[in-house]
This record gives sequence, C-alpha cells and structure tokens, in this order.
Amino acid sequence: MPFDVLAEPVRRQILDLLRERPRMVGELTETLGLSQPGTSKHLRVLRDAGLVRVRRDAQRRWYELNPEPLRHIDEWLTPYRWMWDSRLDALERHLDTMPDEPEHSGDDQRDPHE
Amino acid sequence: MPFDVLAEPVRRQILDLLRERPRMVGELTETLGLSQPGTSKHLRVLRDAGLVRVRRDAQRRWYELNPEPLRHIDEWLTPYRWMWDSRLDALERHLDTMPDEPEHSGDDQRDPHE
DNA sequence: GGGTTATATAACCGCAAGAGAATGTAGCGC
DNA sequence: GCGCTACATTCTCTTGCGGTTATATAACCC
Repeated sequence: MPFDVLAEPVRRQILDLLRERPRMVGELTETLGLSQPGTSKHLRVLRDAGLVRVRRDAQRRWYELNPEPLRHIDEWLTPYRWMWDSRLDALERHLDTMPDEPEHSGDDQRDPHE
Repeated sequence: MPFDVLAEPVRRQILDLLRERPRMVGELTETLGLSQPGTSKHLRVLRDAGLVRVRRDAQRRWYELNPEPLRHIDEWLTPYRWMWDSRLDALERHLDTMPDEPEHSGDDQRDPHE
C-alpha cells in the first residue's frame, strides 16, 4: 500500500507537479527547493512504489506520473466513502445501540426506540 | 492531511475494525496484539486527526469511527482518479507532446545499468 | 475507604526515514 | 580524448516514530 509513500508532503507535491506534465529532475529540484540528491531520493521511492516512470533522454530523465497504484488507495477508501454521505442517520443509528449516558452509573444500556 | 496517520498499518486496521462497530480500548488491544499503551497512543493520533471519537462509559471508552477527514484524501485523489481509466490514451497523448529528441527518439530507451 | 478495572500519560529505547555532503556514472559537446 | 551536465548512489547524522515498561488517573465494586 503506497500510503507511507504519500505520507511525505514533498512526494505528494511531486505527484501534483507530474500530473501537469512530465518533468526533469533539475526542474523538480528547483521547484521543490531541495537538493538534487534529495529530489532523486524521493523520486526513487516513488519509482519503487510504481507511482512514477522514467524516460531517458540523453543525460536527462523525464519523470512521468503513473497513477495506477493510487487505485489501491481508492479501493481502501471505498468502504468508507458511503459513510460521509449518509453519516448522520447511519452512524447515529449505530450509536443508539451503544452504551451511553455517562451520568447513569449502573445503567449501561440505553433502550433504543425502534 | 491525514496521510501520515494512515501510513501506519495498525491505524488502518483500527479504522477497519471501527468501521464494523465501536470498540473499547481493551478490545482493540487484544485484537491488535499489542500493548495497551501502544493501542492508546495510536488512538490518540487518530483522535487528534479527527478520525475517531470517544464516548465515556464509566471506566470504559468506546471509540467510534469518524470518517469525515477521509474526505480530504478522497478529494486529493480526485484529480488522479480519471487517469487510471483512460490512462493509455490520455497519458500517451501527453507524452507525444514532450520533447522526445526526435533525432534518436526510439533508440536510447534501454537501461543498461539500472 | 481499599482494591480492582480501564485507560491515559510519561519515560525510555531502537530503528528507520529524511536531509545534506561527497562521490560515482552516463552521455553530451568540443 | 577532456570537461561538463544531469542524475544516482553512498555515507553519515539527526530526528521522529513506534514499541515497551512503569506510573498516574478515574470510576467502579466491596
């Protein structure tokens, strides 16, 4: 799962830049404001995760986006996605079956009215 | 952005467990197979990120899922989502607009040393 | 009140990840 | 060939994070 890869803000920024168009390392280095090895190391992580691909052009390397691994994130997100639409009724209904009322000491089961 | 929160596999597992139903800390501790303070620390991170909420019930605390912050991830993912559907024609079209060094566009694609 | 349960916090440790400097390497132009 | 450009890799350092044990806190039961 590429979650840890995306945990880095710089790497997300790289992906956002590559979403526009492929870029060279020097271009990214200048835009990101870090050292060239720093950029290369982040690109290596992204490459290992399959999120970017390289095109060699003489000494230059054009990094291009490969969004396919992001599908895993999308799939992980899927069972949650319905929730923030119907959260109010669905989750609330769930909570009604739960213990409640902290001031009620011994009474740990509130009676749901359905 | 809760990416770094979700980078932890244990925390994703906690969210998956809470997706079923709210749970107590002891329950999670046993299921996850780590120490109780370990569980509490992860829950603290999730709480600070707004991904879970607590309900006090005497000494117990029922942790419930709050999926709303996941919406940020979904939103970040949005501009990428169309890509893995029409990737082949879209990305390829993109690459055609790139400086591909027309003099030797095809023959320096090999990777002799990586 | 005393003891127990349930959880949080603190203190500490080990490791892995990110940052920077130095170096290695491939391909270009001359 | 030589030097330069563009990039990768290695090394070291430091920081942060996840893990544990030990301790604190709060509410229950007797």
